[in-house]
Amino acid sequence: MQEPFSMAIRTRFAPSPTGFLHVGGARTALFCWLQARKEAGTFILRIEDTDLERSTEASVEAILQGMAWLGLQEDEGPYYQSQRFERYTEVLEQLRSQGLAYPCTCSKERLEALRAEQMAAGLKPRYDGRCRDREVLDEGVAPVMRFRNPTDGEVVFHDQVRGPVRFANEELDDLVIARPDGSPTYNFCVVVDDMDMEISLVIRGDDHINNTPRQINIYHALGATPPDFAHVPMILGEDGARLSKRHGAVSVLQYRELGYLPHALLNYLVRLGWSHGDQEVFTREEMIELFDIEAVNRKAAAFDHEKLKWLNQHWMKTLPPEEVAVELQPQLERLGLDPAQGPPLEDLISVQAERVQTLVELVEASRWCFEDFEDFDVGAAKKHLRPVAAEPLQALRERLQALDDWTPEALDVAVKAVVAELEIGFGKLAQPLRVALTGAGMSPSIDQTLWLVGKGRSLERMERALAFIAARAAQA
RNA sequence: GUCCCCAUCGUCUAGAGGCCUAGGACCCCAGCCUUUCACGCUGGUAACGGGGGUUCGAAUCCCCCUGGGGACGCCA
Repeated sequence: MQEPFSMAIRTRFAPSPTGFLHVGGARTALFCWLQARKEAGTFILRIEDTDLERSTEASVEAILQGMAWLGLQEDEGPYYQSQRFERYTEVLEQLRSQGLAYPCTCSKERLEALRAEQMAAGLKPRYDGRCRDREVLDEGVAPVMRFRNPTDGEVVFHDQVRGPVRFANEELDDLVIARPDGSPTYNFCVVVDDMDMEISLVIRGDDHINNTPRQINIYHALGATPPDFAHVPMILGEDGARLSKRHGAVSVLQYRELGYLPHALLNYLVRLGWSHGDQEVFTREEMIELFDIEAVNRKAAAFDHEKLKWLNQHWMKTLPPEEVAVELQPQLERLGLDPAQGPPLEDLISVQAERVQTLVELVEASRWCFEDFEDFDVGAAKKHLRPVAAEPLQALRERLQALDDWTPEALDVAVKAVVAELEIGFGKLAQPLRVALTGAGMSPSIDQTLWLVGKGRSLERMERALAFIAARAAQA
């Protein structure tokens, strides 16, 4: 429990670099970050790479990149457990000298057999403590170190999302805290680190809830006060099953590639398991102000891409275009278009954002702004590039040629003037023009389309469409 | 198998005994707007898993069942 005079909170996000940063981890990181920001505390990033076998440099990079992309900036770190082995060894010695840890030479085979036996007998598999008080250990076997867990009583703690939690020590066993080569294991390192780094609130996935009583016992053995805990529920796949590689994009960086805005993902994630009345849309500032870890649900939530898309569109429309452009530019390049060959990205975003849900869709719906199209869409050309369209197109082309003020407003006036002059319906000019400019029958409003294509290119493309109509007429 | 947790529309959620003929959002459907595509607007379909209690009264409290999830590593 927090003392009234205690210092500002310190939270940490502690991923293990055995893969990329997935959405579940990202949400945990977000919650840690938000709670720290909200209480003017400190957010710490720690890489849990004690398992040297499975940790990779590439994963560390991916996690750091993911965090950076989301804008979850740490105040301290990143710390690496692999660089703290000396400290763990020191604490290990301390425990051992106090008799709170002991060496164990039980073979993996024996342990496996024991487990199988217990399961068969309808019991919960636990270490039976054979080496706990043994004077003489087996020869020639490098021992692991086990923590001497209390055998009776119970561990009680108040979880900020789960409420009161209690575990009987009888359910626990003497866990391994160091491998035969002396390298420490997770449950031990976490405690030493959280203690040394003075973490005051541990926010993590609820798959760790069962580790908590063991860790609390280690805190006590070390004479330290455990931090507060908050175990947040997991995120499920769209089918309600546990999220895995099978459910499509799981890495945060894959969402970037799919064309999502980091803020849209954050907004989506913050609403998973947490809410503030009926509010769906949150700015960064609102999240910080309104978020409260104690208001988080206890129920696992399924990930819904449709809602993410809706939020993504919302933020593409809402965020300052310059900000969206930062994400759009690399997408254009990645998809083979040269940003220099098209309109200013801010202009493009301002007209296209409401027509697409991702940046990838935005790029695909805007190719005509950056490069000439090969052929007219057959259906659209057949329907709209007919002889009857020649006169309006020609009339507009002449008018536009003389137009210097190439703005949506002026273009709209020009188009309407031609329509009025020829006494035709707006669509009689707009649709053929649309096909002429983009090659297809779908695009933003016609004035905006002209605007984005630009004067030189618009005149060229109208000329091309006129030639197409003429050729077609000659053929008939 | 053992221990722990969870349970409101398809999905995310509001709801902390009467304000609930259960609200919002995404999705879906219909209409309006309209030069295409969209946006927007209006309306609609759709839920308290089941059974027992407690209470004048339960989505809200208790129990059982069912269903889902997690944990049980010399992984984190």
